[in-house]
Amino acid sequence: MSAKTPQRRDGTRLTRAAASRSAKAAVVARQSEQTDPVELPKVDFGPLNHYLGFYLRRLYDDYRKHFVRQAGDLDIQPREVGALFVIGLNPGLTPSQLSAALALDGAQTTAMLNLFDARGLLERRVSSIDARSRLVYLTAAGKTMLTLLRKLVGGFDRSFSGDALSDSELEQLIALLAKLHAGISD
Amino acid sequence: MSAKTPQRRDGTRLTRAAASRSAKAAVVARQSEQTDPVELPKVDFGPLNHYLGFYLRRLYDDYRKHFVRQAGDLDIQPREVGALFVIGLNPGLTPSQLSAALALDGAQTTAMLNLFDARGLLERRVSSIDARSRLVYLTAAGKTMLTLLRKLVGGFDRSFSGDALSDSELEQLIALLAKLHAGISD
DNA sequence: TATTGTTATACTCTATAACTATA
DNA sequence: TATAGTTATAGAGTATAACAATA
Repeated sequence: MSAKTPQRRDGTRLTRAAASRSAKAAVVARQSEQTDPVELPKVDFGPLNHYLGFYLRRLYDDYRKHFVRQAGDLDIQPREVGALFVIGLNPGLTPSQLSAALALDGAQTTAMLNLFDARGLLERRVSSIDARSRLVYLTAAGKTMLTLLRKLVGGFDRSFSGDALSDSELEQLIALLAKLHAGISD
Repeated sequence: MSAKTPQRRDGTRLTRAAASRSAKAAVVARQSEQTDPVELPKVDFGPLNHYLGFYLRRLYDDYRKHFVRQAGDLDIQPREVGALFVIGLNPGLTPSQLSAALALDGAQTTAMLNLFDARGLLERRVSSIDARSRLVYLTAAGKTMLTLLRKLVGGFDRSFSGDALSDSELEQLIALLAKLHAGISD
């Protein structure tokens, strides 16, 4: 075999972007020597069926799509809903505290606050205690938006699971997820 | 109230990038008139505590970080592990079938296949039945990688939950997630 | 010197449209 | 005309470093 390695001559790894570019001529235009497996009736997922991570990724992906489809006109992402709730429920919290609460880094938090700010949903005041700090408050428009979200988002969330789970199963699932979330450390 | 709207003069919505740029002068350098809320001891999450989507997002985020930290040297993402398992377990499947199995669009699937191809993990053969189709197979190197992943990934997945859940709780959680995943339609 | 918030940058992920080659 | 695969592009998410103002 030719054993063409994926390493580049300078020894660095191929980046994903570089791979996309360099793979242009990679499809071998050779006929398959063996009988083609006609229409796999069922794809085998093997051990993936027992991996927590597999379901977390697939379900969050489904959830995000469901949410965006439902929210449509509001032009808001799940993450942003969480942030608005936290800001609204904890008036005067700082960007640092918001970062910690939502597990975002400072840069992401700033970007999100800038977005809300540009939409007129919040304002940042300089702390009188520590002038490095900002205190974040919803504006009247922000409070209106939050009220609207409170009315809608619960329904979006509930309609995601639809009738795939019974009420008690859904309750049980959320309890287990909450316990896992609370117990994750590393 | 001045009611400065977030709409631009041309009526289009502010993009996230534009918001970031235009918010430069948005921080009002005004002292807070009220007493600063000293060190919120606990952030209130309100209804978020009962939203499935909140936990799915947070936990998947944690999971991804955990996985990348554990996988480190392998330079591989959770999504890519799933793809390698499916390709290895279903030799000769087409990119279309892979897209459907992993809920990716065609472009994403091609990009991922290009990456694996550049690393020498798989090959694409032209179908002898329909020359538009490609049949995807792991190379020897791909099979070696899959064997390695099979040994490691189960451990990564199990160590994520750590001792936050008992074995039976974890089993129960995975069963509920699987049921939800199977029952999601829209 | 250290911290808060911010900006800048780069890379990954996701979605869409356009292109090719086959059918 | 339609389909399988691919490419190109843009927007959104994520991570890191650098910077200004303040402590």
